[in-house]
Amino acid sequence: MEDHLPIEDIHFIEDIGLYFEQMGLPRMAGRILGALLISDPPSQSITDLGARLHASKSSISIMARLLVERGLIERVASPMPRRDYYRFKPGGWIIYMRQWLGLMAGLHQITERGMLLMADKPEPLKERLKEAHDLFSNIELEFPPILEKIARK
Amino acid sequence: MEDHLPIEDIHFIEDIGLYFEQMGLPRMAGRILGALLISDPPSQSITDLGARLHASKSSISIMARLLVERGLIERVASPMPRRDYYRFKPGGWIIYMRQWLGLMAGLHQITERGMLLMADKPEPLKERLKEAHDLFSNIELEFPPILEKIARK
DNA sequence: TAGATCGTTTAGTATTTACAAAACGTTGGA
DNA sequence: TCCAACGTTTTGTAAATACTAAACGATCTA
Repeated sequence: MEDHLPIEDIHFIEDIGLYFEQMGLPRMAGRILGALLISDPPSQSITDLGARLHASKSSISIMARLLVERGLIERVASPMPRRDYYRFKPGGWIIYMRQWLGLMAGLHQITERGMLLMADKPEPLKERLKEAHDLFSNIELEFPPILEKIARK
Repeated sequence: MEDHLPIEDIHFIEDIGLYFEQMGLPRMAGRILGALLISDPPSQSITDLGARLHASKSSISIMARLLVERGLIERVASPMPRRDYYRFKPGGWIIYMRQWLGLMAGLHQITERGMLLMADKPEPLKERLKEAHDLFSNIELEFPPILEKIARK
């Protein structure tokens, strides 16, 4: 219904959209998240979000699904019949960060395979991979506990 | 010159390419980095890389520049005249990680602005932003020192 | 000085991607 | 039993992107 937001809200939403774009994700997904971070009430339907963001229901539907997969938003029981409400998911950023740390772990494994390829090469040639391997092994070892510590605060 | 690499090398290179793609970067940039992680000798010219990866010189040239900007590779003095040699940059991954942590810091600032927007709203509505703000503040505080500690190893 | 060999830049192309419009299926209410 | 209101899915399109090919400029060599 409401189709004109305060200009500051629009900027905030768009900034998160741009941020998502920098991260390699669709801007619209970021906009949805931005809207759900400052919405009143916190839970919004697909149609609501479409009106707020001046976007089609289809892209809202698809991008909302993506955000659910990433753990950043969730569906909540609907007060109104036949409406799906989405809201920011408490702890969602933690989940998102965990996923990202998982990506790092993947790099650790790839470099390990690389080291096998270089097994019979002279030592100096192996150092590049060893550097990467050691770094990501340590990241895999040290970062997740820190994240969990922060999460418990 | 050499235009057929061992199949395992190709897989390794392609895996890093795919990894880069997941991170939202061009696959070819990842392939170049992959090649420079297992190349013998470590330093390779644009033309060399083009032949190795069966890619055009233009894309190698452009993607190499991107990797230099990201701090992952560097130009080195050329043994041959009129040739630019690139190699994996020692400590490059650290630089890359630092850049990524900087992105997180950006999110911290955006959520701070969001909190200002919600200043006069009831407390429960502000919690979403506060959660994000606190998390990324803590990440900004705790992660970089850990990274530097790992880097010194 | 001419030619060959680099890397860069520009222009062009093909693929992917984000997004919208429309069609569809479902469910609640009159 | 229709109709209206939703969300989803499908289809289409415009824009962004990755990559190539060709033109260009520079520099070493013969």
